[in-house]
Amino acid sequence: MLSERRLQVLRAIVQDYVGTEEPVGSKALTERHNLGVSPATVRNDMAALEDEGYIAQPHTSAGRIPTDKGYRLFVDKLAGVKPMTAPERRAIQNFLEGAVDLDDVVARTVRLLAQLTRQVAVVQYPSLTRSTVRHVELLSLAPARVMLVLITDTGRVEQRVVDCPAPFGEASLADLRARLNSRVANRRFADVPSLVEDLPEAFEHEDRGTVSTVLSTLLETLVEENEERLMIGGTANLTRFGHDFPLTIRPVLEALEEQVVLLKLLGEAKDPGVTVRIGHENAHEGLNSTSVVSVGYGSGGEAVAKLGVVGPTRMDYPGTMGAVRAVARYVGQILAES
Amino acid sequence: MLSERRLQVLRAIVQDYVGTEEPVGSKALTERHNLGVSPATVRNDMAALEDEGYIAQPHTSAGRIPTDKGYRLFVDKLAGVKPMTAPERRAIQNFLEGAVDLDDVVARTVRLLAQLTRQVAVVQYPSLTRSTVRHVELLSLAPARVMLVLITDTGRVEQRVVDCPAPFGEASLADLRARLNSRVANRRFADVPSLVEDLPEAFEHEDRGTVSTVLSTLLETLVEENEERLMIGGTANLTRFGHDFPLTIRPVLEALEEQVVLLKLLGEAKDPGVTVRIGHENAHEGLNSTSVVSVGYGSGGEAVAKLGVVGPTRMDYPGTMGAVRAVARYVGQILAES
DNA sequence: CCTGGCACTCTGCGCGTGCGAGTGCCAATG
DNA sequence: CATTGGCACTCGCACGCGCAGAGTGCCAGG
Repeated sequence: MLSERRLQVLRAIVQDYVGTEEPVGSKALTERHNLGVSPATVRNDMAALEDEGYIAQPHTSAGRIPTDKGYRLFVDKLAGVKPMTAPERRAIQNFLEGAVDLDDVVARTVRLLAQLTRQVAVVQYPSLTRSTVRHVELLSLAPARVMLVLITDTGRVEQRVVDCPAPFGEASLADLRARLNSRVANRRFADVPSLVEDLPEAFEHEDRGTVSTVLSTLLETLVEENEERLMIGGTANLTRFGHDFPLTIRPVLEALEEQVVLLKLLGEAKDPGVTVRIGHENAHEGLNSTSVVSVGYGSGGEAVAKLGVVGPTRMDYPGTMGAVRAVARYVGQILAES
Repeated sequence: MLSERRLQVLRAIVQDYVGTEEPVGSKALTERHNLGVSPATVRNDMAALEDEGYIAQPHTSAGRIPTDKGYRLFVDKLAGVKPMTAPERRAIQNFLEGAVDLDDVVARTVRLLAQLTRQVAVVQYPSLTRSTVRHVELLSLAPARVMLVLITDTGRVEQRVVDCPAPFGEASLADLRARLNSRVANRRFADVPSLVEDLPEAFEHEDRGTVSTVLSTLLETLVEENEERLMIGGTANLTRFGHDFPLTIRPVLEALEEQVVLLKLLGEAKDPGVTVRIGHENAHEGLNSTSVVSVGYGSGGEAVAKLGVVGPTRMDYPGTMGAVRAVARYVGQILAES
């Protein structure tokens, strides 16, 4: 186990490096933080920390920089989450409250996160799976063509056009609409399949095929998790930390465009609180030199989607975690209200 | 007026520079293109072209590179639009046909454009203004709360929650829904205001306030052009031409995040065909070293939105213009079908 | 009007050098 | 035994230099 002072040294190294973006040496450390010991002592501690793999030197005889393992220790033991100040919280709330619809909420959230953290923000649209159905609407586009519109409690709207095997009258359509809504309104998606299972039986034989088709389209829409979309913003911030690693910005941009990758990334974080994945802890190769700070958010107590930021491993973890947590909290509130 | 040969020299310079990304000298020119004259002659022509402002040298005694004015001349007079090959066209069509809804169409279009041109793709969602109404749906969320869902012929769905001044019964709601649809279905947005003007008069006095509120929300939704959204993709391609100008990638990313800027940019192009804006022709400063190739697309004959790409001024104009035009054409087809 | 020749001007690159920051080790000290 | 001051050592980096190469402008001759 590392001594208390060595942990302090590690903390100091992380903080300084995050601030200056330059390898930090023993002398500078003792000057900036009053550790009460001489540079030589710090050097010994640094050697020990390096042996343990918490820090490394870019080249022989240069300052030290934290390794992924070092950041991990820092995040887990040495740093808390820095809460937002009251004015900041008010600003967040004000900014989000101006949103007119779900798209706008997500867009504003992205902008906000990117601005607060000065990093790349990623916000997942509220997922369908844990939501409840607010309403199902059926519209007749043509005799054998129906548009299915699904409205969820998070304000999301999904629509599909269904080609029916046989013409379907207005009366039948109204009947189906009524029956469908009385069964599934305010029900959780997960419960819907069993609730509509026997619906076709209530209809005339000639309409059963169409009813089944509509129902299966509905179920498809419900489970279509890969349809989960997300919005990203603040990519210009990549250039801020890119000047050190101009090479790495490319794969990061590529990874960010692969929505599948990002969704998996966010999905992996099961922790109920703020999750931090540092450097090589990210499965995707392009993100090996970045850290991802994410957290779930939701309209009620339950998380229905994730949001977070992607930045250099050298980031202000306490501040970023605080911002992410605060934004998630307020977005949840906004969603609950609407 | 420039002689025929000088134009050829300019064309050769543009083509070589686009290919090699390096300033091109007189000797290399005569070797790669058989102009039938000696380097010295070409030098004289180059001097003339430089006097006219079509080309410039980065530093004294280096090769020449085209200026914005040079590219302009190239695009206007020297180069045509390079049509896509048949296999390419098939690939485009196949790729777009798999789309399930409007979001998917736009997302696929962005991906496609970015891949084809290896540049940043921008696709504007079909605008509401020129569309027609397919259906208006009203749902009662609470006694004094109505959700308004607007479905357009381009497959776009807009929804708004309306807080009513007074409780509104199911019967009145159904009445309003029916009257509204019979008046506005398949009508152009522009015509809607006058069509619904006198609708409140058909209702009981107590409901008129609510009807008016719903209608004004509908009209708001219709004209809300600033709500126009767009999707971008292929930003990773910025790094390809960024290594020359690592400084310029930042403002470009910033400009791309400002949706307002991009919308204005696309909106400015009034030409019915493919529009090219080169370098400083772009009003936005961050895009001064980029060119924007854009074109309108639409489900019918009319353009309802724009799409295009943003790339370095040093780009393959004929190829890019061909790709943009082809994609726009096929997207239009897909939209018309759905 | 075209062409070959010539002197000139840059940029980029490889190389050697000096400087400075930072390290590791060691012996001395409380 | 942890801490400290001292000291030699190691690199990376910025700087200056010279050189080659590519490209130009200009001029005189066809």
